[in-house]
Amino acid sequence: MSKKINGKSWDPKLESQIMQEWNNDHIYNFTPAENNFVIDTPPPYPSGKPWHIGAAAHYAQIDMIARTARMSGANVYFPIGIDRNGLPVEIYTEKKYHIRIQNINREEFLILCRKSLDELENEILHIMKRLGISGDFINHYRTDSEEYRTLTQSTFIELWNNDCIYLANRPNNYDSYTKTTISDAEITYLDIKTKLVYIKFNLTDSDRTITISSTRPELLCSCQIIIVHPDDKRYTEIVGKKAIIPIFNKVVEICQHRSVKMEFGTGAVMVCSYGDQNDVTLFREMKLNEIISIDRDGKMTSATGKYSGLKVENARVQIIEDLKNLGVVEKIEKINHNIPVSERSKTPIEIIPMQEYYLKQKNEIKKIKNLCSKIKFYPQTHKQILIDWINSISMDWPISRRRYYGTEIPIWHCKKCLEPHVPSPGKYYSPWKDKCPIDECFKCGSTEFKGEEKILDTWMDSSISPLFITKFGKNKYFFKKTYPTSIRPQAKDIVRTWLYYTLLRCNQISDKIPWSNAWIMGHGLDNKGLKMSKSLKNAIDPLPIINEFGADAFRFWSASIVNHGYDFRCSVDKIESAKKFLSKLWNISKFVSNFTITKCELVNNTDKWILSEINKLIADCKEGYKNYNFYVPSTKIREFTWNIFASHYIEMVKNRAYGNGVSVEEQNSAIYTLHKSLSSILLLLAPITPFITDYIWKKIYSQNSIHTQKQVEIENCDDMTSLTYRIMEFNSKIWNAKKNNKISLNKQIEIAIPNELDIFKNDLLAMHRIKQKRNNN
RNA sequence: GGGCCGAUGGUCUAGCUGGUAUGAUAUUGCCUCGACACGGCAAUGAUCGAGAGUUCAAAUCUCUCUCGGCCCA
Repeated sequence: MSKKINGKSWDPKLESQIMQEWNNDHIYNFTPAENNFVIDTPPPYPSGKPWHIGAAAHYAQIDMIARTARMSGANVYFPIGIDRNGLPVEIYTEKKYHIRIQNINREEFLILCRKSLDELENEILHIMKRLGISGDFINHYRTDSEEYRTLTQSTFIELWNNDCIYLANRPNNYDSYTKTTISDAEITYLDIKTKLVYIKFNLTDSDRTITISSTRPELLCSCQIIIVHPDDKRYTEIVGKKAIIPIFNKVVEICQHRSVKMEFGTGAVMVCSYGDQNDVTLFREMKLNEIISIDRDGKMTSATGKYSGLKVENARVQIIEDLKNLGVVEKIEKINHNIPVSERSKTPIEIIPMQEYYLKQKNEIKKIKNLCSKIKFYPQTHKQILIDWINSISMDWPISRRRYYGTEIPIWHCKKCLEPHVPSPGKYYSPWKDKCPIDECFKCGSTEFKGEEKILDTWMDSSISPLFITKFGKNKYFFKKTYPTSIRPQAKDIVRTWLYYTLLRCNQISDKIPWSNAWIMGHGLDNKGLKMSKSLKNAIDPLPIINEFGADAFRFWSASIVNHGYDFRCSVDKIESAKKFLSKLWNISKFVSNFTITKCELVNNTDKWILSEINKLIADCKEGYKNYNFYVPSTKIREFTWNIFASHYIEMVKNRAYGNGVSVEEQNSAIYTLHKSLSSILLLLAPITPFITDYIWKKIYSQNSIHTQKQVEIENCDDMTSLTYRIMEFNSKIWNAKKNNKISLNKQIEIAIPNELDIFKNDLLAMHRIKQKRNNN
């Protein structure tokens, strides 16, 4: 008898050594064969430090999917990628190097972005490896690589040629100071003192008037409709009537809309193109014709007549004067108004239409809905997020951005007739600096071109990850074997973006769904229940925690903290308790490893009982693994291992395993069952805690890694699980009795064994040192 | 403004095809019993957000409301 497991508890320091063994043995390598299982791993976005603890937990669980599939006999392809395009890294880089995108050479800026990305990427990859992720780190991809961006451009060119992409003027947030469109993320709000002007409009067919209140009277000429709240009794009678706009003498209708705040001003609002985002929504919703009154320099357009060329502020002063002279200004109130301004220049945002590229999606909605019905969601309920989103799509997807760090739009415009030209696919193009590969304009014959300066929305890149990882357009055999992929694991909050766009794009290109399963995880919350984010500064760095408690403790915590699909709170206490369970498992293994494995007949009922409990555990875990819901196996295993196997079974068979006063057959039966139980627990736990299970497995059972094993299956045996509660109850009764009578646990006690537990009599007698009393029942 | 999700012992969670509740953690007490004090045994602690309804019976189904979170605009 020699101890195979030493040390008081599980030491996370062993993890790096185990990882080294996995690397040396290449146990996670992939070459396409049959029975492939392809994971469309989400490429994380390195936008700042630290990488969220929630994201780390997310990847830990994706790895559990890979390991579950591997142990079920699948040939697993688990690519690792990093998403590196887009706005967040530009903002990060500007802050880090104290530069502004307008004041720096485009080429230099791109180099600095790349440098920032490399540093952030290293941190993420380090954490992923440290977590024991069994993905392909050697061939890890980047969405800003020439290869990836070439694929993005090729798909753009194909879609452009198929008339799926077009150029159009649509309203955008615009900062007239820095002269750029900006995203909603770059808008802040300032409380500014402004004038709320009450303007009287005459009605066309009655003597009544309607008074609207507005902070933007200079947009009067762009007014296309007046709205009031449906519940507002003051206006019920005139809804549907027409009003005349002062100065411009144009007729507009009075309508009802729920977005009006009745208590603000007069409760009657003019809808103009465009005063704010609500105007944009209303114009789209009601299909109104836009009249643009402000240009890109922040001056009034010719549509405003006599105000043309004036700056917005001056036009406002002037028009108020004119309205006063007409006698239609009822009053002017000074109010504090929360207005959207550019985060950088603090200039009030104007919403003006600009030319952008759009990808058609409205005409595909029916088709996408149909595809959606072919995808199985885990959990099922989250499918609703996608369905709701698809139902709410009201416009095509604007895919161009006036930024630098992204895939360049492969278009050259003819300088003479402005006709756009796309090059042939398969090469990477930077039109803002490259010479146009097309000799002459096919429309007017001119030979002069201007390269497009805009870049593509990041989602244009990330939405083709299933095509990229399966080597679409590069390796026909590989693509055929691996596409469509098996599963898309991702977080809940990007169902509307990443999941939807991938479905749309991959289907446009491949005419197939990119995956048949979508696995949706909740996101990490702080201990107050708020989503972790950089702006709230509540993100926890996972690395110190992983280093302290170990990757397995972190992984077990992630699996057992909350049911799959729900948001989870991050607290160090819980990770610590996961670590305690691993120590329990360690000590159980240490005990079991005292005994040399035997193969023998099961001659004892206690052994038969625990094996039927093991069967139940296997069935429960299997159900959880089938749904990639790791909450189920992790909590079931912990519950069984700690509260049934260790507390009751081991205590019951200890004496027999040591061979105290029993036959060799009886002893061997116990030893066999201890090992059978432990090895089952290890196998069941392997996808969740790969380090400790592999370590113990190799110490006791095999030289081959546990991660090359097949998962355990249920074996035929009598179901004795109905006795479990009786056993636990009886043991508890004796522990209580000894305690109440102040008898030490290893002292004798006189007590009757209930009839139904008679089949376990010998083990129970030895366990509690029972001096048998006649059974009264 | 629209949508989705949640609300269960101090804290966190399970249960939600109906029969008064799972486990963890915290707190308290006792304990070296040949794996484990990162342990063992036990104790305390929830009328399951509020209200109404369906039912013999509701945390679980229906409706209304309140609060919180997330996504979109």
